[in-house]
Parts: sequence; structure tokens; C-alpha cells
Amino acid sequence: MKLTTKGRYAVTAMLDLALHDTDGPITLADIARRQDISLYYLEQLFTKLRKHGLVESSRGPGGGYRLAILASDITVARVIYSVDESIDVTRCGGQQNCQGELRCLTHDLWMELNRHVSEFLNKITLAEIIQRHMVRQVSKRQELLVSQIQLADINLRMKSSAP
Amino acid sequence: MKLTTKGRYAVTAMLDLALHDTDGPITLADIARRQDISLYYLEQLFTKLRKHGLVESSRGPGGGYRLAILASDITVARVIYSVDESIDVTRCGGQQNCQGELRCLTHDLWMELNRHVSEFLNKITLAEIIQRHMVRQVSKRQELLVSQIQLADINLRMKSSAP
DNA sequence: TAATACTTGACTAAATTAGTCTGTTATGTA
DNA sequence: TACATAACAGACTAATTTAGTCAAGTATTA
Repeated sequence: MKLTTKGRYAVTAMLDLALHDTDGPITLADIARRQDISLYYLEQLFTKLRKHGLVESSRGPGGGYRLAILASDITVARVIYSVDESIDVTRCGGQQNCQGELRCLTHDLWMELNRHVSEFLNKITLAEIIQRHMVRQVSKRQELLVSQIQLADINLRMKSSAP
Repeated sequence: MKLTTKGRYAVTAMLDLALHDTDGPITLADIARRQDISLYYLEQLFTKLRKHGLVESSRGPGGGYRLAILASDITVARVIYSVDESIDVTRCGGQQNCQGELRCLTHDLWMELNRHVSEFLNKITLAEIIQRHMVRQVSKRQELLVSQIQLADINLRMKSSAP
């Protein structure tokens, strides 16, 4: 299966967006700070997510991204698919041409694994993750941390500009 | 998850070995021919499989590899693990240090997916695959194909060595 | 008009994978 | 004993992928 940090970052960022969706448009800079992801990298990912209709953007000051559809309609599979092409574990993509033009010995095995993984990722939505997991605690911690850093940053600037 | 052709090749080769285990030691050259895998590459994989106790080898003419344990005791997970380090989908390997020293927002999600995949791959053995899937038909086709090629090869040599 | 924030697309570095090659050692057979 | 076979070991390379960076825009709001 093709599950790299790209897909993981995308899901993480989308989850962040879902958690803060009520606060109006969220900038990528915010997400980058909170989730420790390069802003440049996020830009790449969100271009794809937008093209796949998962988020919508607004430019200019006060702008940012919001979910384009309900968090309960966004499955993890959809997010990964949007940035990562596929969640396929076979070599042939189900085409049965894994050995020359024919199916290889393990074709059925990988297809079956595919079904399992797809089922799991297609079933679970962002909304469910937020409810089910310890996501909210983690999120709180992240917000706290970011605001502390910003506070420290302000203090630092005041000191350095002071004398 | 780290599921590359390396892991797939290993499972395929082990399945080939399991299918032909009654024929005495099987050479890697045979497996290479039947499964379209580079002999050199197979050598690498089987070194690891041997070190993990899945196969045993005998050298010299008539030598080759055999399963070191019952096919019903060899799970796919074990094979993949032997050549491929892990079937882990998380970044932190369950260590919860995916964001700095703490767990990232999606930690639980990947852990859950991990459980699903591991459960599937840990449950299914080579023996089961042989029984369940269309493996035997595919295997027959492969043997037939190889013997045809060998036959054609012999014909070719006879022609070329004839004046 | 100035600052903000998305948009586009090219570019690079690092890591991983897949595959190749050279040579060595052990063993059965003629 | 010589020879062929086949495993064993490990270095090496090429190709691909991934992760990340950057520069130059455009649109929007205050």
C-alpha cells in the first residue's frame, strides 16, 4: 500500500481543519504551526484537496481554507486518494497483469488485503475520528503549545526592541 | 505500510516453495524462472528468510531450499517481516512520538489500521492461501509455461548445433 | 496601497528500492 | 580428484519516489 507521510500529513491537516472549522477560514500557516508541517508542503497538498472538492479557499486577509463538505462526509480514503493517487497494495492495480499479461501467484491475496484496508478507510470519516479518538485532547495541547510559543515570541521581540 | 515488491516477491517465492516442497530441495533458479524474479534478487531474499528460520538450504548439486517449518505455520506477516522489517503504517512505530515527543493528531487512526492489517496478515498462512485461492491453477500454468520454454530452448540448441 | 494568503509550477536533495555483479564456499557425482 | 552445481556474502549502481524548497505570481481585504 502506498501510505506515506504525504497521505498522513493530508489526513492530519484535514483533521485540524475540521476541528477549527467553526472559527471561519483557517490559514495554512496556522495548520503548519499546529501540526509541524512545512507550509510549502501544505500548499501542495491543499491544491490537490481543493481540486478534489474537499476544501474551498478564500484569498486575502482573513482568508484561508474551510471544509467544502461536511466532516461526516469526508472519509480518510478520500483524503488519501486526493493527494496520494491510491491506497492499492497490488502491483497491477487489480488488472491481473502482475506476471506478464497474467495474474501472479499472490494476486488474490493482495486483492483481499486491499478490500480489508479500503473497507476500513472508506468507512471512517473525519467526524468519527474526532468523536472516537483522543483527538480533542491532542488538539487542545497543540493550541496551547502554539499560543505559548507565540507569547514567548512576543516577549522576545519586546525585549530585543526594548533598549 | 511498507509493502513493496520486496515483500510481495518474498511471499510469492515462499508460496512457490510450498507448492513444490514435496519435490525435494528447490533451487532458486527454478523459482526465478517460474515466478519471473531475478535470481540475484531471490538470493538476497532467501538469505533473510533462512536467517529467520523459514527455510533451510542444502548446497551443491541437487541442493536448494525447502521449508524449514510447516506451510500451515508460516503466516504472510512472518514472511514480509523477514525481508521487509515491518508492516507498520504509523510514522512512530506505535511510540507516540510522531509529533516531537508526543503523539500526532492521527496517531490512533494509524494504530487502528495497523491492527486491522496485522490481524489479516498474521492470520493467513501459506497453506491456507494454497487451499483458498486459485493458486494451484496459476501454478500449473507457470509450470507448463516453463517446460514449454525449456522444450523450445532444446529445439533451438539442436537446430543451431546442427550444421 | 499595503499586507495577507492562496496559486502555480519548477526545482532539488535525500532516501529507498530494485536489481546487478563478483567472488567464495560447500557438496554431490563422474 | 576434478568438475559442475548451487548456496552464501556483500559491494555496488540505477532508477524511482518522496519530501521539501523556492520564486513569481493573483486575488482580496482593510
